[in-house]
Amino acid sequence: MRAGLGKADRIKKRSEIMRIFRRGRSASDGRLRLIALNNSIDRRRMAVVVSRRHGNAVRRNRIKRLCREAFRTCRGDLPESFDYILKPKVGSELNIELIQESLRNLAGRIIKL
RNA sequence: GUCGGCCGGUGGAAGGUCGCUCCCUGUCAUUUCGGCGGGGAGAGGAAAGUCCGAGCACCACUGAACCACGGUGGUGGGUAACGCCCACCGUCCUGCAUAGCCUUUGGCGAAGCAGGAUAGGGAAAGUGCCACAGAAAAUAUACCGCCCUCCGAAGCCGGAUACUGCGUAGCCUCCGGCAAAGCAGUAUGGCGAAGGGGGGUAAGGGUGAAAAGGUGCGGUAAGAGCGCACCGCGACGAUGGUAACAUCGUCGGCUUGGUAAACCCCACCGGGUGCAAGGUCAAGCAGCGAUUAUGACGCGGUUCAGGUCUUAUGAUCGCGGGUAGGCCGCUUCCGUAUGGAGAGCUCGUCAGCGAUGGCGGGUCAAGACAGAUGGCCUUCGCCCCGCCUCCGGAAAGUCCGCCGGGGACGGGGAACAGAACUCGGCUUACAGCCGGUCGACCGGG
RNA sequence: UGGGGAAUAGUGUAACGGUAGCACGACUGACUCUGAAUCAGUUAGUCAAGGUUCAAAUCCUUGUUCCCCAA
Repeated sequence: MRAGLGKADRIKKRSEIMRIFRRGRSASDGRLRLIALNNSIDRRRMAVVVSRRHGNAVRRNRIKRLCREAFRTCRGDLPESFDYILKPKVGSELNIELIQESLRNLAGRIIKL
């Protein structure tokens, strides 16, 4: 499964995101906080939340792109039928490999709960 | 050549692969959404700040004007418009620098030249403020000072008179007395330091950011635009210029300091809110109406059936407003189309000092909505560092080394910053490179 | 995204354009055997840059940071 990350794979509605924040389970490490919730469709959907404290618009866009790319490339390793929200922490070093590693670890911890 | 200021330009390029958003299109499925393919397009000079000006939308008022509030402010032009831009004018600053002046290794410096800054209407319409210091901070005043005049203790002066004292020539009656001269004092008189009264003056004094036109000569009791010359100011006139304004001449003697980014006055401009504007479709809940079913109260003498009115509940249908949510606005517009329109972009040309405009050709160019334009890699170009090497120069017996230029290898770096309704500006941020201009320093001819 | 407001010692707040105060705090000293309280003294500030003005915390312009409103 090497397909892309289209509109159907992203969480678009505000109400859905608020539901995930309220009901979802979360886990975090030094650089990332992951919130996940079971959904009823056979997809792994995702969203990225980047606060203003990360910097100006260029820096925030850069973080979102890195997170999306990391999610796209390691999506097969994550549990199916879940919605994920990625929330990077302020001031942490980010690149693709680090985000992928954090994603795998945090998803495993969430599933064990 | 180096460094710095200002202005303008540029804001890496090509490719591979995996992805993202939109448009067109083929096919599959299909009420839609969509899956798999093909083609095309996809961030900036500031997209930023949201400081101005517009378009567009809704609301309010429906003429104009006035009032209130806010904004702008030299002149002319450009523009759809502007608080923007261009040119010019005035003022100020810096540098150079001539005439000239001075206390002459030097300093000051009118005119002039070059560069830069400029929110720059009105201060004789009115009000306010100008701390401290200072006599006085704005209808001038009069502290010190200068001058005139009056009084004036001490003192000085001169001569006349009067008186008193001393006093000598001389006279007598020579103990003694008288006494012209002369001397001294007092009174009347004059001058008059200190001080006081009245007046003139604003040259000088210290203070302050700022001191009542400036400098010089004359003038005067002392002074003063009191008079004169030059400069400054104001009024009038002439000339040049579209105008701001400039130059010249005549007159006024000159009374009016600064502050309007203090209130204010004058002229001009402005209705308000903003795409989360606004429009449209519309679940659910609530409401209303119709039909129908059931129940209850009442009605026509009683009972039953039926009818009717009111009411409750359920079902179905419909209605308007409209929440969640979707769509449009929204990617240049109109039109089926040839095409037309557009403050659109771009190239050329013409007009203009320039901003800009005319004409002609080409072109239509991102459109997301938890928010696309990205990840990894390769090559080239740019900059810096290290090392190796080549050429030239100075020097030298030679090498190392020094200066300038070129090449190869390795390592590192590349700013500020991301469209969100759309335009025109302004402001702010910005590595490196290129060009222009100005200044300082160094080197060569 | 659009609109509105604020910034003064470490903290909370005052101040006509004319010497930046007040309270709490911190520090030092005195008092005490020691501490607290009290007394005396010290410290430290106008968000940044530029302009207007003789003079700016105050007026004007630009920027920075923070807060509030509208979903």
